[in-house]
Amino acid sequence: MAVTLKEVAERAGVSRSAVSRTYTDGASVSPKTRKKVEKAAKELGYSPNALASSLTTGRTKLIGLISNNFHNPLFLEVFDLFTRRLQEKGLRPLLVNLTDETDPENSLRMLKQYSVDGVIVASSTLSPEFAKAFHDAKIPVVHSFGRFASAPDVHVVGVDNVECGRMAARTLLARGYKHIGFLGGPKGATSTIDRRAGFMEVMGQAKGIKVKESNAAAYSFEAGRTAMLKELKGTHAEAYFCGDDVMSIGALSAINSSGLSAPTDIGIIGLNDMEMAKWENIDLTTIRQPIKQIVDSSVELVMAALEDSNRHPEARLFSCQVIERGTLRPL
Amino acid sequence: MAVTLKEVAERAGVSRSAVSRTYTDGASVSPKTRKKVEKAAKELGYSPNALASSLTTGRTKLIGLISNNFHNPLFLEVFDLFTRRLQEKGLRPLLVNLTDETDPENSLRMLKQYSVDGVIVASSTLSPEFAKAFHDAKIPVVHSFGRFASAPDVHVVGVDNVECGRMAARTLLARGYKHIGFLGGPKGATSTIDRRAGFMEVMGQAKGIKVKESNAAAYSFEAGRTAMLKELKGTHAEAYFCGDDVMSIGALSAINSSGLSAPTDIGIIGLNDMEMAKWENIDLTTIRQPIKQIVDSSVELVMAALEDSNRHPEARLFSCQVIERGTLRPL
DNA sequence: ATTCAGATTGCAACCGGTTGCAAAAATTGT
DNA sequence: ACAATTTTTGCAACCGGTTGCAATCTGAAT
Repeated sequence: MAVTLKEVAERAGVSRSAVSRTYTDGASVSPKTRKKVEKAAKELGYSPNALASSLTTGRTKLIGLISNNFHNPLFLEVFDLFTRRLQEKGLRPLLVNLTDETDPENSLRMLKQYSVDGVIVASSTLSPEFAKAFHDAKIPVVHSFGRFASAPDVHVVGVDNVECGRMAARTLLARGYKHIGFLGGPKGATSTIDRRAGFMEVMGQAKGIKVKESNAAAYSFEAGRTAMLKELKGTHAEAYFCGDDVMSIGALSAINSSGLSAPTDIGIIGLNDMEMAKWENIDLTTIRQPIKQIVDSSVELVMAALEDSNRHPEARLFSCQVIERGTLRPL
Repeated sequence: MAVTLKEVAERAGVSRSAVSRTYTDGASVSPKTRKKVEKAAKELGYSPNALASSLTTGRTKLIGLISNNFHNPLFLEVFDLFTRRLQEKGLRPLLVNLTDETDPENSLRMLKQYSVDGVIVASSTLSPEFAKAFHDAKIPVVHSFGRFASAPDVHVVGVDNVECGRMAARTLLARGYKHIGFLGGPKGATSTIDRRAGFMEVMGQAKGIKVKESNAAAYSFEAGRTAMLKELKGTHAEAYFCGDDVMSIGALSAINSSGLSAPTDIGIIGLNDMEMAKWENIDLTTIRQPIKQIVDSSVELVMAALEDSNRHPEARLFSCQVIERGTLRPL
């Protein structure tokens, strides 16, 4: 169907190798033959078959981009950044949606079949074991938004969620709240566990503070709303650290529809600083995760791992920052 | 690096063909050899290289998924649906982000290099010519959310945007609004043009109605907000048909921050019915596009086009439906 | 035991490229 | 003009599979 190397070679009156070399940089071709080849290629509309060449070079430039966060608007930003960055680097994202797949086996098998050069797991809710499965299969892998460990099994790029928890706690304490709630994301997620740990650590050291905690079923609007509605049925705290921004927005919705409002009746601080957080009708105080840096660094790291597949697993952390908006009372 | 056919064949004590046939269905292999092969394969951890096989079969099962809508939350839903559906059908999405790429040439070349079996263009703002470039290159293509035409150049799946415009107009008229605004999406987009046409057609037939119109720069929150702020500076209409939901939310934000509210002071009707539209703190009256059906149908159509590449270009339309929520005054 | 159709198997060529190697051509120095 | 280098070129084997074909095997029927 498509034009092949051979046809171009014939038309240009050169050998197949000559054509091949024209399209591999670093190869030795005289300007004269290169011209001939390029002319013939243009006339025929030839473009080299990347997959065929991957057979011999062992590189497909395909990167598996795996995620299970297809209901969190933050991840649209994440996908945008990843796809652009990968494209800039000449890599192609093969997108894998893990939403209803718990077992790594399937994805592993399929990504092996497509001989991806590497894999980026973009999720804060997938277990570290998931990423490890790729590592064990000798596929370079980076877990973006994954859990920090000082000696990780796989490359990890993200933030120190424990520190984020502390930061949220300090922010709430500094504003004089005395009755404070931790409204976490799904219980099993490492991000939830770590944020809670940091949060409780700081709270434990504070005097005269009452702390309560609960969890939402997912990092989603609905889950955040449901969890907050439940809070509002009992005696609620004065302010909450919510699992993430989309949950926060759900919580805010619950607050408003109960006739209350933030920050007057209840304070909310989220996490992520997704685009929506700064929308005027949301105006969420939150902790910013530097997602662009995380993405760029992940891509850089996966590329480095391609070069040296024995590279020692590395954890890259970026610092977060409180973004003051309108859902906490002022200092 | 990876285990190959040959190694499995040697270990199982059979020919390479036998191994190959074990993994291609419809091929003739005795239960006995199949057993041997499967045993050897399991021991070695073999999985066939899909790309190598694509070389002879001419099918990669790779589908280019092209979009430029990485700032519209609706498209996270769209990507979710597409990736899942494609996976269910054994196809793999190669995601292409067109955000800062206007020229089809580059994407075309790269998708040719990866010999994708077909392409899905998911966008209502890309010009029909874009999709046509693939068609001209003999790559099966479906334009999802594209413009309806009775004799389209390429397969199109979507809604009748002209009818959506009419539907919005009728809805607003039925609620007794007399001064009505069309706050369209980007002027060049076919979706904007068509929705406007239908809208104006109905308005033109109504008596005693004052109509005004303007456009936002993009289907985005910011653009919607900015456009509405501008409206509010002059004499605004009583109700607006906004380009889409995310623009509507931007517009609502502008309305609120001007001390007004919907539907009391201004009515808003959006389009899409994305997940956020039903969030309690948004509660947007809108026109639902059946995106799941559009996605499923697109995948089905691209698969059909794979089978028969001479298939005549077809347009598939799905009907929309007004979803009553709280941003228009009641009937 | 023999025949014969149908199922199974291996050989070898091919898919569209890449690459080590040795021969051929171009360049350099004298 | 000639030898020594350096560059460019084509050959042929290979990457990891598939597939048409002819040979072999199987089992049922005679």
